[in-house]
Amino acid sequence: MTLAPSVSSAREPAGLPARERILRAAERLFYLNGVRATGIDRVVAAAGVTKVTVYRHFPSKDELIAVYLERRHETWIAWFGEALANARAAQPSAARNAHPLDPLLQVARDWFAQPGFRGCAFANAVAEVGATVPAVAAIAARHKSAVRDAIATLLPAGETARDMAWAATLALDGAVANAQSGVGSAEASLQGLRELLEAVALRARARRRRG
Amino acid sequence: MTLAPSVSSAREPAGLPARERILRAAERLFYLNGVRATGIDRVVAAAGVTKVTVYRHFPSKDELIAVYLERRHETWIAWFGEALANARAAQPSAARNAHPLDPLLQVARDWFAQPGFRGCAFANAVAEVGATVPAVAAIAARHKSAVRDAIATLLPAGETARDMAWAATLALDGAVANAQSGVGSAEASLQGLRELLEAVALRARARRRRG
DNA sequence: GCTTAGGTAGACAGACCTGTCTACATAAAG
DNA sequence: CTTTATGTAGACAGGTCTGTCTACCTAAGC
Repeated sequence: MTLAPSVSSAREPAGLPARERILRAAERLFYLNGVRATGIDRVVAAAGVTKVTVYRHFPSKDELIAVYLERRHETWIAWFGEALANARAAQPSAARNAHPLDPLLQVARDWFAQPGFRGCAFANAVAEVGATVPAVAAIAARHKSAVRDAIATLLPAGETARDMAWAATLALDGAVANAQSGVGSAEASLQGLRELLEAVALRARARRRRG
Repeated sequence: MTLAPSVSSAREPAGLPARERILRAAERLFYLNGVRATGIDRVVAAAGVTKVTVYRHFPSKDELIAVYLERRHETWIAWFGEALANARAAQPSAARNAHPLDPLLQVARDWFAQPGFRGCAFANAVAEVGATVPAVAAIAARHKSAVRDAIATLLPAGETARDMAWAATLALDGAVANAQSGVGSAEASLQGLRELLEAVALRARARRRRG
């Protein structure tokens, strides 16, 4: 079995407290190489601390994974919400073909283009550890729900807004998974996502017209 | 780190040749617990052979993983194509609300309900080993392309059929990922998938009408 | 000044990983 | 009958994994 490929062996700056360095190193390595594929020793090396220090701050690796996901959830959702708001603000509302979910497409494009993009951290964690770490499944569910809520802010409040936001969340998930596995597929994923989002938005408009 | 949870320690029947038993055991364990999380020793035990026998048939674990994915791809696509065809044949074509992608929704429902469902084997493998095993990414791409082709058989051949099938593929991926991670989410995933598929189908009909 | 928290270094236990080794058994094919 | 393929059993090497251990250091708070 091929092991430990692109380890990204950078070190966290020494000025920060140890716990923060550990978490930053874990965030980078866990996301890039997977929570299971990344050993504690690698986190130790990247954080520039010792193993004792890690285990003084976190009782187990599972706990470290849980805290990593918690932080990732908060920072990612904050970024996502802001990016959506910015994209919507920049959207020329009079533009032809403008639909309420278009900002989501732009944000997805930005996300996929980020260096070191490797898909959804939560979906990856679930795929890696499955149901063996209950905390992982729990936070993944919470995360997905928060994504839906963020997307819902793009939509006019109404009876079907929740369903539409949920559908858009699934569409995003599919595009993310595809962009992750992909051979030259970032653009293709975005194309498919656009098709889905436009279709959903059009259908919603038709529904509203019918009343 | 919690290890080896639901190992499903059944044994393959002794009547079959060793290579077949190995592959069947690998198929079950790799899918259920992940390709990385499953050690060769576990495959050995489940297949009822010895390690020497495994390594006489497969030069390395990576190779075994590749063959596993190859087989899974073939059997899964065969099942999928047939299930789609059956669902379409059973579809009362005069039914109200019938749209060409509806069989896909039914097949997804069946798939999610299968015992031991744990998402898309290829997406999971990519999430686990990432780019470290190039064969994994390659076959995952091939698989996704085959899924799109199978879905395209539901659609009237036309200019946009390929795009629609691709969009439906992404929608399915999203629903699968969600059903996998999910706390009581199989039904919610299907609901979202239905919303997406209906929207895509409606838009296609509108396009056709416009000519 | 003394205690306590947080840090360092590195060895260690016990487990699991992949892959190889020796040595023997069986059965079909030439 | 002999070769070759395929199987068995189990030890082994060398590595990685999580988590614990001893022993020492430093700086802030009381």
